[in-house]
Amino acid sequence: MPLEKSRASSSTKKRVRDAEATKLRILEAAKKEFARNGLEGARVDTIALDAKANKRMLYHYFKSKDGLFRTVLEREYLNIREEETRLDLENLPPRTALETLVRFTWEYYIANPEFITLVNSENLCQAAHIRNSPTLKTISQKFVRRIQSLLDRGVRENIFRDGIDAAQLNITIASINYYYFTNRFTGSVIFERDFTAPEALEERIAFNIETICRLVCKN
Amino acid sequence: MPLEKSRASSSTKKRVRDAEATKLRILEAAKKEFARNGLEGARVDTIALDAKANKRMLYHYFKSKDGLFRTVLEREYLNIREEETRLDLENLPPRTALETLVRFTWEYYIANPEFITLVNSENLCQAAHIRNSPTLKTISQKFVRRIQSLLDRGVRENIFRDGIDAAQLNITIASINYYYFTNRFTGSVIFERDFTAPEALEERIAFNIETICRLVCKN
DNA sequence: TGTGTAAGTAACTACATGGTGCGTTGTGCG
DNA sequence: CGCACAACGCACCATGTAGTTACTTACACA
Repeated sequence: MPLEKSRASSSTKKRVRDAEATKLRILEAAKKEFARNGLEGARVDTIALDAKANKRMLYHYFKSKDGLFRTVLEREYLNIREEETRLDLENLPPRTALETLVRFTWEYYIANPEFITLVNSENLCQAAHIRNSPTLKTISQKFVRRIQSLLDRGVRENIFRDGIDAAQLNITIASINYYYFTNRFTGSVIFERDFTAPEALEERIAFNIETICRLVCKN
Repeated sequence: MPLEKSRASSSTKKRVRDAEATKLRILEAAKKEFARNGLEGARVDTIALDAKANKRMLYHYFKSKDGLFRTVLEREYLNIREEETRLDLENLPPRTALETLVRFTWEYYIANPEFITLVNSENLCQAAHIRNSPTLKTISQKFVRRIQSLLDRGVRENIFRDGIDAAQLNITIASINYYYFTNRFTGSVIFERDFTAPEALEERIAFNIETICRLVCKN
């Protein structure tokens, strides 16, 4: 946020003009619109309208539709990694830490359904927006290292199997949770059940925790 | 195909007009275009051009862009289920059958990368095109029943654990394979490896088979 | 209190889009 | 043969699209 300025409390004085607030409103509206309709399906006019901002401001702050998408996506990645960091896996017993991680992923997708659709859009265009993002690479490295050290700790304590690759495990944890949500509409047709019904959700998260524990834990 | 007609061998006489062939060319071009750019990103002009057909024919045969997408998608679902049926899982030992199924799913996604993107598009619009497809429901039921009977057989032979739900297992098998491919672009950035390198593919399919066997098999 | 600068607006443009009206031509069949 | 109909082609339309031009207005700071 290079434009950040020192400024008196916003409650004491009503601001008609507020660059930061406008930017945030645009980003929130963009997140919704991009998530709902995809990158190509999203309409900049809709975003501007929903953000109660002029379309010109959108181009002023983010250069282009793609620039806006890039910013939205990067913020979303930062957000999930940040929340993940707060899990404090380091101070939990390995098996509990693993379960916590799986459950966190699951609950994050429920609480942030936009994340999945945004990532899908980014993959449709072959990661064109984040391909060269050093920020993303840095936080991702940190993330993989954390899981690797959890695995190592579990092996030392003779609870986890040896030789499991942290990246593969991460991918698997993400996949069994992610797929269920991203394909919940075709899934509900194919399997003739409501994927978002509370019982269905309960059953699935239990199944997923079982899957990961059987993969990683001894016995 | 209600317009199917009896007709002499196409090799004996050059046909300038061939409705079936034109339809197929349109469907193939549409599959490519929809898979590459998504439903909203796809251009009907591009499809017509690539199919070497006039745009008018596209609307004549498929009514609308959405009608075309629906047809493409339904054909893709029929195709994967048909190939799956040919696996002859019934006559393999349970564990081999399970591994065969996982490997088939994996290889199908490699050979038919369009399938994944088309399904993603359909989920972006909340399965609007296939929601009321009785064909799809019928073949899906058959598919789930086949897996359930494989599970039952494995339990009877004391090789599989009891109480595993066929739908959950199906979802998990699909997810660990599907996710890897659909998110290979962002994945390659995040994990700093080429997801499509031969060694990476080898490693992943081995990991996936291990995951499923550990989930389903005893010991 | 005046002023430079950044926030904000409205009306526009150039063009691409999905979809059609209507005319032409090849062909299977009586 | 000749005719009815299906396959096909061209030119067009109304609308929606990302992006821009030229302008006004609020506010921080001197």
